[in-house]
Amino acid sequence: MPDAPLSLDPVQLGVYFDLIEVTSLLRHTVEQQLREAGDLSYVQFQLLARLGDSPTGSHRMTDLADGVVYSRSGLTYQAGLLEKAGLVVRAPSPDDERSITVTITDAGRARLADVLPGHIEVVGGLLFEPLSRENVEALAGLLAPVRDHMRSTPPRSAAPRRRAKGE
Amino acid sequence: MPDAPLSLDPVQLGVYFDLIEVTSLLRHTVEQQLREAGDLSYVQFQLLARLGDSPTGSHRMTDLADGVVYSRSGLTYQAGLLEKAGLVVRAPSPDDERSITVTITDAGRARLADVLPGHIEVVGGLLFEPLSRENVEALAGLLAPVRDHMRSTPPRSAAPRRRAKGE
DNA sequence: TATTGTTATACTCTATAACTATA
DNA sequence: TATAGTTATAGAGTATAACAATA
Repeated sequence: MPDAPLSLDPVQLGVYFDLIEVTSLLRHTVEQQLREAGDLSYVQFQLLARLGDSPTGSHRMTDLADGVVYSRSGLTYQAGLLEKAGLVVRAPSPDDERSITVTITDAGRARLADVLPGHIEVVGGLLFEPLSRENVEALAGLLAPVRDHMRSTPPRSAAPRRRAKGE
Repeated sequence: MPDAPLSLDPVQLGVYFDLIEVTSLLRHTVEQQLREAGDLSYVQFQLLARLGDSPTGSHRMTDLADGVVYSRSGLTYQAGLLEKAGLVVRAPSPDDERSITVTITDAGRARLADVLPGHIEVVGGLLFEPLSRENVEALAGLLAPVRDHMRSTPPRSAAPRRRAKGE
């Protein structure tokens, strides 16, 4: 049961540090670009992008929350901002009266279009410039299993202990 | 001059998305662990870890800021919190009277020791569990050039345009 | 004049808990 | 009873600009 390694070897440590450093820089740069080009936070961009990708341009609040935001109220807050800005619309779902369907507006798609070229430019120039096509494919092959593993791992790993009474 | 690609191919897009998803999940989980195990934010942990790694247990404020925090005032804020908690000490530098030397205390090292096992456990279980030794080495080889490239790339890539007048 | 660091301030974001309404 | 979403609220973090002090 090698579920909880007691240490990381130097190579693992290096990978972990590099991963954090690289994504921090990337994210920070991308956030600036999104803010300047379209007055969007990264989370807002992610939400818009998800809606824009959907065939219907819509998603339920709950579906949007998964993976983008970690609390319901956080999503309500962000959806409220997007709606106030006219980039999305919220309406009760037809089938389930409890649900809210969020739909991207034309203005939302336009904003996305405003922001995307610069976004691609930053990601391409910062992340992919030093990588060959083979490198990118290798990276894809390495990240996919990690991603799948994390998706299938409940957040329990965060708090393995301290779980005796009412929590 | 392939400096600003106009698009990302599907594999690149997948890598980018997976990278964001994986590190978001990892960071979120690690942040919970650090908060629960030692009442530390991730930034605070990074600062403590840097100081702990230093032979002298010290760094100048400016050196600490590089890579961990993106504004001077942010570092002052975090250093203030750490000092208030007794985990670091700030003192004027001997050589340069403008500089402040931050030093980790015994309590700081103890806090680090409190937190590290769980930290390693989370990172190992979440990031490295699905990766073989060869995988990790391959990943290291792919991330290193990206890291170096980002380090050597001034943040200019964030705002390529809009730079006519006084900004 | 440039650099180091602090302060004041304002703002964004996030999370918890209590609440409403529907399934 | 469980699920979907909102609200109120409080707290953590960040950044900008003005500032003081030293190089």
